[in-house]
Amino acid sequence: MAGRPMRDVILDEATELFARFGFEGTSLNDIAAGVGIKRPSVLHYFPSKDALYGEVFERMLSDWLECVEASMKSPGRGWERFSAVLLSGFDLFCANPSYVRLMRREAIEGGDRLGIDLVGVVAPFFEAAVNWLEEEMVAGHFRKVDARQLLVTAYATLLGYVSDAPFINGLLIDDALAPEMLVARRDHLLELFHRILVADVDAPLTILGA
Amino acid sequence: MAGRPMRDVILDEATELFARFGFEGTSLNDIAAGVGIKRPSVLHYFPSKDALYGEVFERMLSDWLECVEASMKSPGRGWERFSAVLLSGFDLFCANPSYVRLMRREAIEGGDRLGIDLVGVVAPFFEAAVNWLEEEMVAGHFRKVDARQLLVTAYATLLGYVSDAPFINGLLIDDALAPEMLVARRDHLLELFHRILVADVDAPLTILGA
DNA sequence: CGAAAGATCTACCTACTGGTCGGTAGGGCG
DNA sequence: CGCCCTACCGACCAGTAGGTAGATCTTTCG
Repeated sequence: MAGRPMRDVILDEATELFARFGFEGTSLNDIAAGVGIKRPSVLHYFPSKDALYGEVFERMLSDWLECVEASMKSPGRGWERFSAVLLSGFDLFCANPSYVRLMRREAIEGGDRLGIDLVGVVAPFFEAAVNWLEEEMVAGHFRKVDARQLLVTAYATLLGYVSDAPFINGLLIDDALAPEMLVARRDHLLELFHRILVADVDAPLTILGA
Repeated sequence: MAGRPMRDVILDEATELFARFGFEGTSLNDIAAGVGIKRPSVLHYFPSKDALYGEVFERMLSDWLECVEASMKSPGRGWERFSAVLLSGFDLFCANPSYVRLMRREAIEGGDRLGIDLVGVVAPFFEAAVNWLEEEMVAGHFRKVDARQLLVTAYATLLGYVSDAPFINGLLIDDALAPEMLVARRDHLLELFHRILVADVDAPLTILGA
């Protein structure tokens, strides 16, 4: 029962509740009850609710950036590399739906809840991706598109499916986050971006890591 | 100053604040202050905060469904019709960013804040769209795709840009909701779905209503 | 004019929030 | 044994939430 440090247990519970109900919609009592202690004990590990939220958010951000950094180092060119990055992002999001909802809540509100400059952290990666896409386009590996717009689209499609899963559940037949549905979604996204970026209509679709 | 009924003024302010800060993040005092009255006066027009939110949400939903119904009656076939519906949805969302953020918040949380069965309302339209897409595919007007997945993608791309505009602002150069950026986004989405659904790589791209 | 109705306010209530204080149980260690 | 430290909790505090009661003012209508 006491396998992991209480501090981490609290962080996990807080992540889940903040993602589901938002910052204002989650009280320290809720978090405390979720891990079987009382509010003062939560405040024993974290100086304030703001600080707790800050740690939750920073942990999410570092996990996320770590994944992005790793996948951007992946070798290959053109479609091979694009699909690899897309897939690793997709996998990360599927494995951490709480992160996605947390991120989306922050994006909706502008992301300046704490001093965390969300845009400042993400922008370098965004710019690097823009540059790479444009290079690949002039090199003829990709069809020409507005690279920034395309990346915003990729962001929206990747996040949207996971963040809105509770809603999408009702529209699709099965649980949107069930394994087989995730595979279908993944293949669909690959197919879409392949059509968008690669001109050959009948070119074979390479799926990595299947 | 007193041009419109106070009831409607309150509804507008509540829509804006609920969209920006969420249900728990918005107090009746905030709403009252926003329209220059005190809290008891707000409760004079609406029996409770829940009731106020319910009316805000129902008004949004009916506006939205009205637009969808109208645009689904649009004539034409294949790409012509698809792009018309896409554009009318895009225009509605751009004109009502508060609706989009409100909708997205509800989608994140599963949409059962009140008894409103969000999925139940949307599902018929979704199914109709699925059927139409599949018919057009077998008729050869569209390339084959998983129609449900494609619609989810369209939903995510349309909503995402507007709901996350505060965040995207920082990634793009200009204000994401500025007129010229909206035009760019619109054209980008048309281009994308054209590439996805229409096989001819060099086919002319018809833009309606420009 | 006077009664009624509507809109708005101040004052108050209870419930709950984040946060602090003082204390207690228990384990390691001299 | 006494000492200290960590983990935890009950009780309390000030502030704010949603909501109610009652008074005041204005408008409308007979």
